[in-house]
Amino acid sequence: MENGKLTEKQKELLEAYGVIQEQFGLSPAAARVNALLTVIDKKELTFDEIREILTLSKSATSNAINNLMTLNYIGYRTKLGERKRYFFSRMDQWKESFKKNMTGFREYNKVMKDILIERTPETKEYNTKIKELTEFIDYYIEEATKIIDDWEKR
Amino acid sequence: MENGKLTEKQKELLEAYGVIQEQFGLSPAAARVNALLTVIDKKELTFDEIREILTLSKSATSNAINNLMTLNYIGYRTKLGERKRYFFSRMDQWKESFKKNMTGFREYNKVMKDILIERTPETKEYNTKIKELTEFIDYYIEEATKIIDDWEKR
DNA sequence: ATTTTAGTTCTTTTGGTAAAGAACTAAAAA
DNA sequence: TTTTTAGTTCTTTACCAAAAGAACTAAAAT
Repeated sequence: MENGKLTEKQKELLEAYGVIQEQFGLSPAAARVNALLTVIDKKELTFDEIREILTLSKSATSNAINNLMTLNYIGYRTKLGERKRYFFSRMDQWKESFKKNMTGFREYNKVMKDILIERTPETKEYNTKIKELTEFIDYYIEEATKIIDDWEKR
Repeated sequence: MENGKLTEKQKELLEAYGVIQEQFGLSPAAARVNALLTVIDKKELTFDEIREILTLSKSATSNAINNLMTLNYIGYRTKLGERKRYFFSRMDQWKESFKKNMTGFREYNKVMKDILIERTPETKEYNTKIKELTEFIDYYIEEATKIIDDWEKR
């Protein structure tokens, strides 16, 4: 499969992975670009190859690529004497994703704790549940961070 | 604060928590309803109280409530001789949220593994990275599940 | 029996985002 | 110097989801 075409199976995987990426908040175009770069049997693709395979407009391609670049989901390399950029999916950014996830939890918990502070002491049972939740999240953040660290220095 | 009105601080927390909930995929209205039920100093609120405090239309209120009910984010109780329902935020559904999160990871990994199977063996370095990622996710699912179990039977 | 309550369901409107298309730009090639 | 390449940026269009509003419904109260 050294040409640019995709097999049926690859197309299927491209769509499946694309949908998953959309659920992670990417636009359809960005999701497909990242999926394409993950699925295709090439080290990297140019702007126009991406454009053609996905039949996207130049602007959609450009914006999708730039989004993915800012998120660090993709990168590019250049070739001496060529102006084109060769894009590839960064498979090593998932550490950051997991850490960002933890940040999300932290923010969630900050608000939860503030809510608890403001609540009337009268709704005791309910407050206890909130307290328990914040404690669990603190615990989860700590333990999850540990397991990630353990994996990294394994 | 036994009346229905919110303090400034509560309004602030309502908005802040609402935004977080939106990021978790809820519509603005549903996010605010759940935030309101979390922030307010009452055990529960009726349809019309929610409606009035959030100045939502009946349909928006109805749909938001029903969404939150299906997701099990809120519940309601009834009072003898009354037709109204009294809604409250379920603070005990987070276990399910975490488990759903794991399901998401599992699905992600399923696709990733399929992609790896389909890939040409030529891009060895890249394939190794994918493999590592899937292994990490399997590991993370397992360890995170343990974390949750440990907390539950603590 | 009819009116009110407590919503639900249907239809329309609004608002926002993604993608297309076209115009533009800067560097390199011819 | 003009043309081509490799995109970017701006404007317009298309679509979709959320909310509003209005019509409807079923139970309860009067």
